[in-house]
Amino acid sequence: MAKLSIKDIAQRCNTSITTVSFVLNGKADEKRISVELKEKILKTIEDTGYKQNQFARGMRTGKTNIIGLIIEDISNAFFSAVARIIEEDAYKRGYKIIYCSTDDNTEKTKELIKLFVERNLDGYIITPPKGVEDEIQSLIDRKIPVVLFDRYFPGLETDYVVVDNFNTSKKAVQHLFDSGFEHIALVTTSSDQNQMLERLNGYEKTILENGKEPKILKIPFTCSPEQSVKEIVTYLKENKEVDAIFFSTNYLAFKGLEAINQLKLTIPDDFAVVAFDDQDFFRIYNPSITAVAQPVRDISLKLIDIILQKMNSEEKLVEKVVLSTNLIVRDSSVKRCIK
Amino acid sequence: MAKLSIKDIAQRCNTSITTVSFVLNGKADEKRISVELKEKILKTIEDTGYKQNQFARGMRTGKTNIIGLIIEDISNAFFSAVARIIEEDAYKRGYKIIYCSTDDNTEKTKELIKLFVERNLDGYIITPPKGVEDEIQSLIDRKIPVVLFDRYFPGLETDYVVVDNFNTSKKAVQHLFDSGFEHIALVTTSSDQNQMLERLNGYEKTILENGKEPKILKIPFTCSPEQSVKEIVTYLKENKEVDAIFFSTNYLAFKGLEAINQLKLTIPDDFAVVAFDDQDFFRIYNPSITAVAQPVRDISLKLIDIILQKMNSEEKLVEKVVLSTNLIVRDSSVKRCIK
DNA sequence: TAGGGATACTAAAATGATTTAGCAATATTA
DNA sequence: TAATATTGCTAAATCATTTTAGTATCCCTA
Repeated sequence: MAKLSIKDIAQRCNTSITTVSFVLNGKADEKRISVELKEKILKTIEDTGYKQNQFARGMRTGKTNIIGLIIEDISNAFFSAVARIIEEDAYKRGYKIIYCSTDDNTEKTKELIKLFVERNLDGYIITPPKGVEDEIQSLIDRKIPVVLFDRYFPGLETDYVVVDNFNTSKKAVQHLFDSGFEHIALVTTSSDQNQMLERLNGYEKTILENGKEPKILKIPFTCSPEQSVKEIVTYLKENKEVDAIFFSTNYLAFKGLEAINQLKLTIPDDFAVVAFDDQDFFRIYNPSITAVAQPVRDISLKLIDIILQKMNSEEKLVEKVVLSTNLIVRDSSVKRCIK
Repeated sequence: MAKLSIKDIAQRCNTSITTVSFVLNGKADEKRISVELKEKILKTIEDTGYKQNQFARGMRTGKTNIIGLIIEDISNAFFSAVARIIEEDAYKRGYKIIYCSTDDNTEKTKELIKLFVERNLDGYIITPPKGVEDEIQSLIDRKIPVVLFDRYFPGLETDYVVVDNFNTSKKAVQHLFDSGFEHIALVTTSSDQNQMLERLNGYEKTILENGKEPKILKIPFTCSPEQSVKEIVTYLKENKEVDAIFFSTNYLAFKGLEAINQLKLTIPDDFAVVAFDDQDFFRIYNPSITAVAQPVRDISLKLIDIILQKMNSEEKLVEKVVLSTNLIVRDSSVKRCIK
């Protein structure tokens, strides 16, 4: 069974390629194709199982129906959860997803964007590392739909979906104060991406509002897992007064728990702990870990909504979405009643 | 700046489209293009930043340089780790990955395969749910490269990469006996996929070899998280003699830990625990959880190797790879010395 | 010096769709 | 009844590439 082309369908129906094409593209009415002929063509397509050749189609229309998902790390629970929902929803609407991880590496990301653009993807969902402003701007200039998430570039007029990092931090840190902890440290990355800065600012503001001194440990993204744990261990040894820690990412919270284990200290007696990004792990851990839950589902659906809307209309309105988070208080941030 | 085509390059070099195409496809020598002309063309391409149009190319060659990754669930730590490595390696070699999750749903998977085939992907890496034998066979018949992983169909002559589930189970269960536990239960899915059956068989064999009775709890994949936990709780209440549990998947181990927490029981005093699939979580948990580590990196690289080799050669040899696993003994499966 | 072979290149077909411009037949209006 | 509008359809250009089947030129040899 050789592959069927539109020509074969036309021949079987004693009509022209043009007419079949019109029917295929839902332009039968607009182009005044008679109902009988339309039905006949549709039936033939159904019977033969004919499928349009996507290359030929893409060649004319320049459309692929593929969205590029360029995220920091597909193996991170937060990003893979988002990827999962985006993928699912995109498929339902007839789009496919090509994905890749940036490792938050600027050069890698630039290359990936170039690679994807060569492939004529229809739209991009990106968690940009720093330094790719020009590439993003160039996409926008070329009228290629883009939406950023998790972070954005304040100087760039782009669509994005983020959470309210500043107030989330405030809420988390204030909760620790309210629970009776006094010397609250922040463990964060040394990244100067805006979401990280906002988490940092929220922390500092709350610390100062409570008349305390900020205590911050920054760990580079490139730091190896072992080294990260070591740094936290060292920091905690050298700052004995610290009685609570706010981790600005889920993976740093992991490292922190390892560090506390290594020190043979306990939560929340020695340290209270709050993490950014909730996940099953934190609920099951002993003690359960207080965390800030990002609205993964809302973020994902909003991303798809925006990108599809941009892909299917000429309108140039820019949508900036800031979602709020949910502090889930668990055992790790509440002082135990010593009986 | 309008988009450049091969025609523009040809004009700038005062040569033909054909010649440029030969140079582009590395056939310059074969087709006896003079070195000077070749250099000139290459330089022009470099200078102008010309890129081949992938549609037109795909239309002629039928090649997309895209591999379809069809896995059970991208948000599962094991699969996302594999996806991460595959993606990374594929990019390095000039291939892109389109992915999707099957949810282990037969109908969904069939649709996905159909969808991908319409897009003319060059190859497929699949964790098949049951019931898609015909679709896989049809890919093979059409000479489309496929490699399965995590599981396979014994009746089908396909390439695959799996771990030695039977002996892994044996090793895990025997370890529990060796550590002094006597009534070892298995918590597994009710799936009859071959990897699950082998894990089950390995368990039963070892139990019988040690002169004991198998105790098995099966939980359907479709069971909700809450319900799963409830089932385990009930089972443990009704089988008081059980002193150790082997979980056949990582997510079941999660449920099991939750169940044990709910029962306010402790590991390993009340139950020893061993899980299938290692992850950070198990190392950090209190107590740390003994787990069987699949060689994620080896699995991923082998998958890419096989699929690329099949994509780039006519040879029909079928590669069946069975990798061994690594039992990582941690606190959850070793009796404490009561001092 | 005719014929063969190597060298360096190219014209044109083919791939499978979309879309513009337009044609023929019929219906409607002035 | 002639002009115009509507209906229903199609020929052919176009998209950017690969690849087949050449051609023209030069060199060598018998």
